[in-house]
Amino acid sequence: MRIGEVAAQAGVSVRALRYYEEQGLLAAERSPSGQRRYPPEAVDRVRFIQTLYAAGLGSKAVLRILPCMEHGGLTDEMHQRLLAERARVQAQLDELTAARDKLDDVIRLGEAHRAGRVLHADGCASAS
Amino acid sequence: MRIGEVAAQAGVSVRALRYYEEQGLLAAERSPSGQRRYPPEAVDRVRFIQTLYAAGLGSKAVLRILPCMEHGGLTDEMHQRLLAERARVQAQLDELTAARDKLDDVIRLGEAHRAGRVLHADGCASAS
DNA sequence: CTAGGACCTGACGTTGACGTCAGGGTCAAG
DNA sequence: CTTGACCCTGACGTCAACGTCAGGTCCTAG
Repeated sequence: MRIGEVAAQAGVSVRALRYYEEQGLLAAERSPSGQRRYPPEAVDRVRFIQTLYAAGLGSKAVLRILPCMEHGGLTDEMHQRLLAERARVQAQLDELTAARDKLDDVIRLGEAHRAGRVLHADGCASAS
Repeated sequence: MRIGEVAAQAGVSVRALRYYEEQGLLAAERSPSGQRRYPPEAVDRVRFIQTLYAAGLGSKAVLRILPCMEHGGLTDEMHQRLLAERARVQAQLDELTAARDKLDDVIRLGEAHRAGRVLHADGCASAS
């Protein structure tokens, strides 16, 4: 596949794919004329990269994790890294959940207020 | 309170507080000599700002949400914004959860492999 | 009165994940 | 053979949330 096709199927920009290559995340064969040629699995790989990026991992972290996908075998070090990254993701999840709950509090308070300005709970951090 | 005290109690840098003021997120009185004076509630406000930032909201989004905390009253527009931001946070949560689960898959596959290289499941996106 | 912390205002530096523009090959179709 | 879509390599631009440095002020303790 050529770069435009991969980009389209993976839902990213062509620039992003070249950037991934630059970062060592995505290798590509070259046609005699110098154009990149990707195997079909590249699409899945790109999607996975996107998932990791979406999880807040930097390209170095992704770079450290990707080799784990290549084959089934994990070194001790890889295993540790995976666990560490998982912990990071989980921590982010916790923070996000807390934020969502806080937003819910604000929303509920607002709705209660509109419904008849009756409830005056303590969910809102510090009322004057 | 002076800026250093607020920063210490809220666990952020002095620079961050000045930045928040610059962005209109955190107002401050001024002493005659020009030094910022904060009311005690500022600490909570800063913590809330941090929570929203941690939730991946940009400063403009935070700026749109903060007025909702001031009083109990929400305009229709504020309510809509809150719901929209909540949706965004929830979407991020879903992505993060997916990422974590994928990491778990990789970890589990690796552990199984090490335990006796028996299982060869399909969780690993495209094995060569 | 003097030392040294804490504070002030600019203003430039940083990092990540690309966007975008310039200038120029490549390739299948008509 | 030429057009137009696609590709290439630099290389600079961007945006957010601050970090950091420079040069100067304030203020409290000894």
